[in-house]
Amino acid sequence: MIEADVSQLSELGNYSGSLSDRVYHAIRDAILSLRFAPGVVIRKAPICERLQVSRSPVADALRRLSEDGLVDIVPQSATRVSKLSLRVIREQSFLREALELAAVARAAELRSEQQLARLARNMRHQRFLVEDLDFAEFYKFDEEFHDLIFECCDISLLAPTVESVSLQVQRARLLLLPEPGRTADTVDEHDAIFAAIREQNPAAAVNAMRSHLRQLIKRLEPLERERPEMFTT
Amino acid sequence: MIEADVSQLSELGNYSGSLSDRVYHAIRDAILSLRFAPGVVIRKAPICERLQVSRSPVADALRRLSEDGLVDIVPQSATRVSKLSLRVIREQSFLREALELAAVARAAELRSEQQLARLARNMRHQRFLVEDLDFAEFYKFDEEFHDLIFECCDISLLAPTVESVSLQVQRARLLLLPEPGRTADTVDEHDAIFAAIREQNPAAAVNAMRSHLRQLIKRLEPLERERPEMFTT
DNA sequence: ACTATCATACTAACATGTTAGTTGACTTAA
DNA sequence: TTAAGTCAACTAACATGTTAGTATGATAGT
Repeated sequence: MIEADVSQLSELGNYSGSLSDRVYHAIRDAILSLRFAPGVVIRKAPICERLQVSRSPVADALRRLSEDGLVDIVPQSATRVSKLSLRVIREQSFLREALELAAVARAAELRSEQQLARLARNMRHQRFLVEDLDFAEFYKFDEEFHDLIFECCDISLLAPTVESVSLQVQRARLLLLPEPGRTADTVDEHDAIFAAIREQNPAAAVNAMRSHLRQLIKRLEPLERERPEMFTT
Repeated sequence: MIEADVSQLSELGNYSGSLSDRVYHAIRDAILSLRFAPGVVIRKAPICERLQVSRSPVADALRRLSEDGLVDIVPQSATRVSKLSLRVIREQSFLREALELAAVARAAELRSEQQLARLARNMRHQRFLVEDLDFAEFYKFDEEFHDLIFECCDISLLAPTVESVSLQVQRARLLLLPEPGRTADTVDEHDAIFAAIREQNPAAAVNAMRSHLRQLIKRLEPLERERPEMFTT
């Protein structure tokens, strides 16, 4: 029955939009970064005090997070940060893989020269940042790489959707980040995907993307044994 | 600036869960069934009066619907039922196709005899209902057919996800229902998919599923010209 | 007649008071 | 000692009052 440490919440000034939006993102970031540990109880009152807002935007934010599957609300009782579930992560990965494979196959067929140029520019940034060991910035370009592939096949509206359905995965990925050399490997995998798109070879693109995405679930499975307190039984 | 006709809302007694949940589903059903037409303005006050609830659960429900993409909220101003967008529908269909093709391929490989039996039973129901012209009931078994395929490859948690991401599609589908003979064709298409799963032939299953799903978008495109007032420009 | 400005009315967003359901501890009886 | 029953404290859910931002329409100035 451990309680979330509200001092881990960022100030609202770091976010934009309505009060509800800002509270939502502040709590969301705390959960996704594991500063709010899986399983801890979230109380509204301390959050209101910490962020200097009333209960309305906080209640609203928590309802939205419960739809994202990041918190579990027990009616009339309590709200807590949801635990990780290998089952959920596996299913979310299945969806993500299905979509990204279909996308990359089409991207390899349809990409324009301009889109290819943007991918090439993104790859240059990636290589640069990995040498610089700037992981936070690298993470942004990793996301952009996948978004650019969506743009190649005209499905950029799905980028936020696939993000919202991969939230559990995102949280789990953080536990794997410290692995040395992983980012360098990631760039190599992206490079293989990029090359296949450049050569307009859909089959190769699919294979490269598949082995890239399967790295995650492969690395994740040993984790349940290492950190059982974070997972549902 | 036409206003939604709140008398089209079902009584809350037809639903279960919290007050917010019930209000959410009542409005959602009205939108998905097109009783709330795309583009009309939704006012909170008449809804509160009609359903005999306060503004809180209504505001909550509308926020959730805006996340589903079924209503557009203009801050401090107005809320209206979102219009259909061929772009959104096309992208949602892309996601759905990617997922269902990956699922059916795996289902054809992995399905147990028991799962096959459940699919067979569902097919028998479908044929029966189509002869009876019971479209509402048929619709349920259509959905169950796809859900059963998800179960074959252990991704049943994704069923609600794919539903929530196909809401625009669902609304559009209603406009196509009156086409004569469509349900009979649907059963034939399902039968082809079922046969491929029975024979454990993934490639055939994928092809059958693809031509099944593409029926929708094919029939939808002429619709934008017929009913332009329902679509965004 | 046309445009710019301002007042008014209306809305969603936010704050806060109230209700009802759940939990867990304490008591009491077997 | 343990099991059941009761009660107090706490929670989310709901109701309602308040604030602030937006749109519309009237009016005044050109």
